Amino acid sequence: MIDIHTIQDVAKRAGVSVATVSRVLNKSNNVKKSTFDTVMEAVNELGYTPNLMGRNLRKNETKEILIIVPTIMNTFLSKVVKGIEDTAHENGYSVIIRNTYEDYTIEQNHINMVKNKLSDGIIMVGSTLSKQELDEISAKIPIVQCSEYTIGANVSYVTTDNFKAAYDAVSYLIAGGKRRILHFTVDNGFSSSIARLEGYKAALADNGIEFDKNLIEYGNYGYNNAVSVIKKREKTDFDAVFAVSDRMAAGCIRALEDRQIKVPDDVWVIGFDNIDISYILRPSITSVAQKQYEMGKKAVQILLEKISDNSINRKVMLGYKIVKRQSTAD
Amino acid sequence: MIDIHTIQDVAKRAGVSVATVSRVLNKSNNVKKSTFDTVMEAVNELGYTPNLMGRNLRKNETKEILIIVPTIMNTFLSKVVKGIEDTAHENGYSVIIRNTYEDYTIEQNHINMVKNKLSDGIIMVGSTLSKQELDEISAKIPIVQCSEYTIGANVSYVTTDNFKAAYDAVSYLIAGGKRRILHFTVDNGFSSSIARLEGYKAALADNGIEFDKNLIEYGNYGYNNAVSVIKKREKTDFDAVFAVSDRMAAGCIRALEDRQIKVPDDVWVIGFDNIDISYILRPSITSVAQKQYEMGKKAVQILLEKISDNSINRKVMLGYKIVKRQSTAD
DNA sequence: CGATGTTATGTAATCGTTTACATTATTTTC
DNA sequence: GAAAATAATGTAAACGATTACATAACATCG
Repeated sequence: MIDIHTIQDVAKRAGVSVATVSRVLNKSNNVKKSTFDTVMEAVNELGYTPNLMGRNLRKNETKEILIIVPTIMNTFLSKVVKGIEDTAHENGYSVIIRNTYEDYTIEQNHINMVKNKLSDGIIMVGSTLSKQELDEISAKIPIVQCSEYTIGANVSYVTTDNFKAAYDAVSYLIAGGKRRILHFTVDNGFSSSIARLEGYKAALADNGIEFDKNLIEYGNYGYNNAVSVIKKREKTDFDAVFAVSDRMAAGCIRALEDRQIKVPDDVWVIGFDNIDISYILRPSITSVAQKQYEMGKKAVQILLEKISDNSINRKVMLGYKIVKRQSTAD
Repeated sequence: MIDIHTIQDVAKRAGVSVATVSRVLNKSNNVKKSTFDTVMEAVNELGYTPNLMGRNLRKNETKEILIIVPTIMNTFLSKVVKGIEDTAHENGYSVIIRNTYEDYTIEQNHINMVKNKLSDGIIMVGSTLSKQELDEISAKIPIVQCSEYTIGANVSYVTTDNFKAAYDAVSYLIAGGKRRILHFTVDNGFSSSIARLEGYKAALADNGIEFDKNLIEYGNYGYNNAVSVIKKREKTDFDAVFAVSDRMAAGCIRALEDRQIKVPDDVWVIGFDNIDISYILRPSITSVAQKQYEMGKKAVQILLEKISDNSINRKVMLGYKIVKRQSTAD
């Protein structure tokens, strides 16, 4: 730590006051060219870099945005994060990421970073908090939900129009002549699951197909779980599957294969998120692609607005695209 | 921001001095039970949480560990990160993650977080910095390299014994009767690539097989790239492949399939990292599994030691395990 | 009961910045 | 060339915590 200097050291070396050094560093206009140069020389010679604890304390801002995610092991997220980072940097903000592993206490701790003045605002992907808690927190600190949001809460969010995406995905299956469409989802109460189920139902209804609750199957988002759920399922009385994740779609295809059912010849399968396995696997998997980069970008824009005025709340739904591959023979 | 309070507010409300509040908050022993209670009551009523900028500035420590990664979109990393987080938390530290996207300037900025007193030390996975730069930085701030390290630099690291792992993987192929083993690697000068190539060569030599430089093929770590590289390769004069990533192994298998070459009947394939696609794909892929969680854990242990005495440097190599699957018919 | 030791609290300096305000240097104006 | 206006710099007070030191309250002891 020998050569970590303070603004005092720079001031002394440049033969000016700390105020002048500060003005130079903050590009204040009222400083003579020659003193500017002297100060910068001292800064460079010492390799001085300001102590942000001091600065942030004084300025009462950190120029940091916190991203809270359940886990970074989520291929879907990486592009969202990139969108957040790029947009944040453009606006002079840094970004830090923290995992919750869906643990309530960990999530609370992360949120406290803003109360503790270590960060100016939060972009949160999924949350274990209740509507009430979220309302309360959002009233106090700038927070934007991303991808998943808490239904009914008075909190800004940006997400995909999951209802419409599901509606289109299922309509596409129906257009392919499918009538018995299994909806493979997760019973977690997430906004996305709920909206997709609704979209599924609406598409059926609009095409005169009666909803059959036996055609709803539940798993978690994982691959192995999907394999075993579909293997265990009593009847294979469906001609298409609409899964809420690509991993689930992949597991489903594997399980069907084991049961001598061919995809897409016998059953069409469509997944969600368009992650890498959807094009790596054979058959490759038709999937609903979300606009992840744009989602991250939008989240930052909303957050920055909230950082300057936290009373503003915005709710944004983004588009999507169905990427057709082998699992639906079109 | 209405009800974000300072220690002053708590002191006033509890009718004591700020020093006493601070003592309560820091569990100093010299405080009467009754005042302790009064203060805590005030803390709770106000929902007070300390301003860490103030605290950190005064204490000159942050209790934060920074993880710098090329990108979080790396399935290999997630378990490393979990290991880091768990161990950090056990020791009263928080963890924040930042991406570099292998951009030199971004990396520099991240490293400055420690100089800027926003973090106490760094765990770095991969780096674009030169040996000299790294030496210089490591002399000043606590830093541990994880997974990849810079050869010859005087910097602590923890990694897998890639030489031995490669040696074992190739020996396993040889034991399966294979003699013409393609080494599918990345020409990036990373410590892992170099060690694995050396291990490959050593295994050949120890089994009396002459090294043939035409059996080295280069790609990047990705899937699509691997497919096209192997498709374009003139000769398929090999009976086994040792790839330095599972994605490369997967791409290789797909390309061979397209050329009517069967895995594992004609060619055995072994990958590295044991990521999810290695068991999701058919044929499933034999892969070298690293001890990621332990790697993260060890990295924190070394880092904490360095935070208290930065002159200590430790270099640790961890074990691994070959997970056998369908791509090598054993 | 007064001296002494111990425990509990308060006062004020400090961490490294920024910035309002005061002051000095320089330029403009007549 | 003096007065007025402007530009450049310095001084010192914040920001919100911790903590060395001073002091007050209480207990112990002969």
